[in-house]
Amino acid sequence: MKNQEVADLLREIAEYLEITDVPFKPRAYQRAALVIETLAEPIEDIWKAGKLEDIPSVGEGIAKKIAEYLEKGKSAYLKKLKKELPIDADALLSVGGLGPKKVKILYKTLNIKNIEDLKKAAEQKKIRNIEGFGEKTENTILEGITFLQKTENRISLGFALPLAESLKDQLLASKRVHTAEIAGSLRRSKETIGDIDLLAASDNPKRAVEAFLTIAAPKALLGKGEKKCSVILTSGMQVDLRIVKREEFGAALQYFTGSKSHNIALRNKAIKKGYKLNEYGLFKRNKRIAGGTEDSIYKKLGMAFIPPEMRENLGEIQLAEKGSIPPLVKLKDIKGDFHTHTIYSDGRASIEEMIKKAESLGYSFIGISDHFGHLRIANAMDEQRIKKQWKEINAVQKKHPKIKIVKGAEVNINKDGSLDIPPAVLRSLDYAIISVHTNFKMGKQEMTKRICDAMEHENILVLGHPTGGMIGERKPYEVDFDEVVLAAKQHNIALEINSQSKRMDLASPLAKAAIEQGCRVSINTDAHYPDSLEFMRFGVGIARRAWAGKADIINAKELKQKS
DNA sequence: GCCGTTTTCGGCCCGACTGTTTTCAGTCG
Ligand SMILES: Nc1nc2c(ncn2[C@H]2C[C@H](O)[C@@H](COP(=O)(O)OP(=O)(O)OP(=O)(O)O)O2)c(=O)[nH]1
Ligand SMILES: [Mg+2]
Ligand SMILES: [Mg+2]
Ligand SMILES: [Zn+2]
Repeated sequence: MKNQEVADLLREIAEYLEITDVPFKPRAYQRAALVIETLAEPIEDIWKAGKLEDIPSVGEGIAKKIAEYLEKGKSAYLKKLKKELPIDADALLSVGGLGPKKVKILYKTLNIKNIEDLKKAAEQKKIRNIEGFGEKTENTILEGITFLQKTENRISLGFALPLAESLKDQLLASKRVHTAEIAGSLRRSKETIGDIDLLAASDNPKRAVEAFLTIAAPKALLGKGEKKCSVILTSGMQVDLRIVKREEFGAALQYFTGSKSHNIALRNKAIKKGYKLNEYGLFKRNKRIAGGTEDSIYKKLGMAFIPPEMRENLGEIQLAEKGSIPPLVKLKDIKGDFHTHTIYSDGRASIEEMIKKAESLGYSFIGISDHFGHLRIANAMDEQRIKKQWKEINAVQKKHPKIKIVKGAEVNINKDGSLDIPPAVLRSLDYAIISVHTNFKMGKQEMTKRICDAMEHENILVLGHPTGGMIGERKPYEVDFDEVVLAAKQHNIALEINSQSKRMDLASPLAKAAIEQGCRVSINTDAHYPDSLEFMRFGVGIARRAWAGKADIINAKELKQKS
């Protein structure tokens, strides 16, 4: 899958165009890049099918560049741009405070081509003498260089959300704000998060900002005013706080939730209707006609309310205009969890501790799916141990009759597509989760065959963490996802949305594609501790981003009697 | 360079904060 590579190419082209003051084209390239990096289908396949121009925001010009890149592995157009402007645009632009205009001036006046040149010039105090620059700009640049490495680090929703909730709670507890909400990609439940965006309503923004700075105790202050404040925490995480009046809260929440492309599309709809939309409200001439709530804005634009998770400009605005936003699955719909571990393999809690937690969540069933087989690193069970586990499950079941405990196992898919479990044991389970834990580095075809062959076995309920990626640690393995979806459908196997913070696998683009193909999904936590069962909300967020309804999710319904 | 239930040409979201400016351009959300 070369989608990210192609998106990076288009972004780089956009950067050079922007620095050379070409109007509008940069945004066209950026829009195309954004769409392509969240596409479920491999761009190579779309190209081979001759369908590049079917991708929204890709037209003749960009399609040609993509085709050339996929064919030859390089782009003559980018090469030409780089020849005309021989600088490391990507690196220079990644310095905070440096944009295309400044980068151009630095190159024209001091021949600054890369970070090294930039650092040297700043240290020699040459930058402050350029017209339009000054001492402060020079210092900002030096500071920007020291913060460089941390910038592109996106972290998992599972790690960022608790942090954001804690900040929000402290802000509310300070009594310096009336209301506070988490906004941005966190509110949209995006699986990876660039920064924490907080919105607050207050009549005294100055005091609210002071309270925020006390709570955040940041290591760097990026900006501070009456309406917003941006900081970097000691952890390196950026936090943006936006403050508005109470009557503006809905409009501000709409703005700050994004996504950016959803906002732009919505604002264009407003323009077409003769209105203006910004973070303070929806305006007709200079009169505010909506803004107290998000709902009021969508309504006045002739749309149904759009759930935050859907706001990615992927057609949700058209659906909202038709009033056909689908009902999305909710956390409350979840009846149980099929993927959990106990001390019988690499979990850290007893069966009963996990069951008690599941009961407290109101579940009607819980599947215990400890590792089975030869997976040493996960302390996988052998036949003797799983039989002992079944006895214990039976005993715990008697003590906890209100929740149904199902006997599962997580089984490794061997390199050759066989399963690391004897057929007799597989048959005697209530269900199996199969997943790849070894030999990630295989060819795409080989991996596809491996997984599809594995799905031929009986008694498989779920394909676990279907892409094998670990956020910030390991890229997904190469696999033909369309084939996996087809095989899953054929064998009535659900694809997993694994809610572990490091995994978030499937992520929403693939989950959405799978559901569109009619494939069913199982949202699981893969909990190794009782409290980890609460990770379910992250998985539900991803499912909502995939436009999943209750009917698409196998654990959003009561257990069927096993046939 | 892309796009279109008023358009195949003429638009392309809108505002806060900063630094360097005597009135605003640049960068960022
Ligand atoms: N209208 C408009 N809104 C924007 C723009 N940039 C950002 N926003 C809004 C929508 C974003 O979701 C929100 C927060 O900005 P962020 O840069 O933090 O983006 P977001 O949180 O969506 O993604 P992230 O995970 O932080 O990279 O602000 C823009 O250029 N125009
Ligand atoms: Mg954000
Ligand atoms: Mg932000
Ligand atoms: Zn597991």
